[in-house]
Amino acid sequence: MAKTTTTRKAAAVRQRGVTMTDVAQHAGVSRTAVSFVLSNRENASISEETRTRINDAVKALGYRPNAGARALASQRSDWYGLVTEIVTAPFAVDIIKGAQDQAWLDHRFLLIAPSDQADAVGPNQGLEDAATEKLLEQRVEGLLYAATYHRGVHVPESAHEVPTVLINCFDADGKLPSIVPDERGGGRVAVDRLLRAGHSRIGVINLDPHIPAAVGRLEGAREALAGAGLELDPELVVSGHATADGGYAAACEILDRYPQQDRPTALFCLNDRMAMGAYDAIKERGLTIPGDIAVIGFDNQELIASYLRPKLTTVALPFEKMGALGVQTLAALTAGQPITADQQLVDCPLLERSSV
Amino acid sequence: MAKTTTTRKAAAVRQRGVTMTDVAQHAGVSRTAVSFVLSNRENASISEETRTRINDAVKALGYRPNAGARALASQRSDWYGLVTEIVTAPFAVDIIKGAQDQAWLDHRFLLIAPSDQADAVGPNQGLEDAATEKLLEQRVEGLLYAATYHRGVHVPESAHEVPTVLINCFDADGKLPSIVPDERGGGRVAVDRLLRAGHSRIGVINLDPHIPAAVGRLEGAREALAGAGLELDPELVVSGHATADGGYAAACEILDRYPQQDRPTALFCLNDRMAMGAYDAIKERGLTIPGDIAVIGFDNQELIASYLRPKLTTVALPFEKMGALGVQTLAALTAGQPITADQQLVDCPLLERSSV
DNA sequence: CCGAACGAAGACAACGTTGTCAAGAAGGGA
DNA sequence: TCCCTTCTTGACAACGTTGTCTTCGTTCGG
Repeated sequence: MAKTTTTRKAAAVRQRGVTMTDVAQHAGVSRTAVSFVLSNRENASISEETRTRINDAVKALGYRPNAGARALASQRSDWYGLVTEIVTAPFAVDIIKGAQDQAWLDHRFLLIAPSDQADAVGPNQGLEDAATEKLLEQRVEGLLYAATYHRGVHVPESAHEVPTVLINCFDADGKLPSIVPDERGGGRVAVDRLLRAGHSRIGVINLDPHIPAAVGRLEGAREALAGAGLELDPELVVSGHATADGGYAAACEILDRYPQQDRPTALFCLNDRMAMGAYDAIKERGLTIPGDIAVIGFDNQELIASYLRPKLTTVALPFEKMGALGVQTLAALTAGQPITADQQLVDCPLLERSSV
Repeated sequence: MAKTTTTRKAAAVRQRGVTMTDVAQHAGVSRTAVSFVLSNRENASISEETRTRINDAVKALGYRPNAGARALASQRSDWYGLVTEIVTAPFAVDIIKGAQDQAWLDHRFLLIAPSDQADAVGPNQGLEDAATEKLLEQRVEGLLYAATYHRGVHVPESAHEVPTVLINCFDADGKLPSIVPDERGGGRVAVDRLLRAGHSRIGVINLDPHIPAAVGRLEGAREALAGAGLELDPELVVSGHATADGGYAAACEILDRYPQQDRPTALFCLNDRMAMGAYDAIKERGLTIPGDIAVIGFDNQELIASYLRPKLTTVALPFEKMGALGVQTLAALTAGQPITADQQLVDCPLLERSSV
């Protein structure tokens, strides 16, 4: 044993690594005791004195438990893997923030691995597979997949080996639990707001009509109108590119199509970038916001919404919350709890600013 | 040995873990051979046949090396730690992207840990310390610190235990290598562009004059003007809040102060958000961009710069490049190479759009 | 004064690798 | 036939923990 100790010490000198054995020695107790104290085990009985002696030794030596060794021995890593294209296309960064914060609270580490912006069925999943594989090599206890925009995705085969949760996207094969924004609720809230402000003739600047966001938000708009006994006039729905230019073009089309008295008094833009374009179209025509035309957006892209003049009233995508909820759901899964729902919807809250 | 094998197998059944021993058995070779092949060691001589047999077995069994065990045994984790407030305040996300991509290329993992937005000397470093500590527990081989905006920072004591590189910030104590944007070069490039377009009376909308970005960019502007035999008129430099409102106010002040013939024909806004406000001030006065007044920004905030109408010509902050360079520098350091420079400057390129 | 009950020590096997080494088997050339 | 490569093996000690068990002093209540 004396020999072992010497070897260890030599290693410590070489590598600057303080081990539990060192702590035990310094405190004059057994390794077992140290392990018990450090991992705070319940069934063990350790006197207060020994406990403080050990803690002092830990501080004195600057001991830092080796997470890898702990993982190896205890067969649990406390690591989750997050594979996401968000790093590549940083639109929904707040998902990462939410997940990261929640993981931190739960004393877990998030290993973030990049994936390319894959389309739903695309063959371009090289990076995604590789990322998943790498994460599994690290023995993560669960996986999260996060997308920049709400859509169906295909997840690599190997993801099924551990608990997996999808964030801001859903499993095209319908096998994995997912967290997505409540687009319909968001659309309802937006149009409700306009109705409350007295508008009844509302133009809609639509996204690509096939994506889940467009479908949901439009459906919500319809519901809100129905609640007020109104119907959505298909003529007032114009689709365009999801950019400022697209919004500008669409807004021009709606605004120029009718004589003043028939012109919609409010525009529901299905995203903030398009709202940005709509602003320009409105201002160009000498109209004021919200005096002549009220505008409401969607997405709450801070840089746009709160820097536009007047500041844009919009519906927020609950990225941060979805990230946090994803981690929570994953934690529940890894703890062996059954899934509560296949698809959890998260509220899209209205952010009142000055454009309505 | 037979006994050991049995135990292992039982464990494998329980835990679904395929180990090197399993692979060796399946391929009918020794563990040693498998280890040699998988870690691609040089001094070993393995016949082509054995090699393929082993690789086949790996695939057949779906063997995945256990990264933690490897790290433990080989004393290297292939992990770098990145502690950053960017996750919290996602302005400079591209630093993460650059670092992430580079790390991926180098077959290394980036552990990202959050820190709060700490001021230069603030006492608010609780999270930062904790993050650093956690990362060191994971036995990262080096640390990166990244800030959202260019400034001096204090790094936790324990960061000095491993190679450390600062990105978009610098060590207030001057001990650690750092990667920062070449603000002066950026300022020069911006004003040069305006000079080339024939402007000689240039207004400057300044940031808080004390931060490194303002100092550098202004210095660069001065150099460019000097190159054309001009001087920077201190009267034309107006400082404001680093927001659209601040930019609006500052632009109003400059535009309204002079009669038309003395009015500056170009504005150099030290960031894009202020340029956004300046746009409004200019348009409000019935002036056109770039016809009456040219505008150039700084930061290249995509959402603003490329969605403003006309699109904003601006100078880009090389976030992605800085991130990549940070990882490269760290790789050099961990490989034992000496540091080439205390502070590496990265070019800020001009992005031509339509506002000049 | 005896037997619990408690606090602690010590031993040992795992966890899945890496790394080193001595030694054996097969094959080739002289 | 013998030696010398070229492959390949088996053994063993690390790496730093966790986890389980047995053992052994103390101390305390009865």
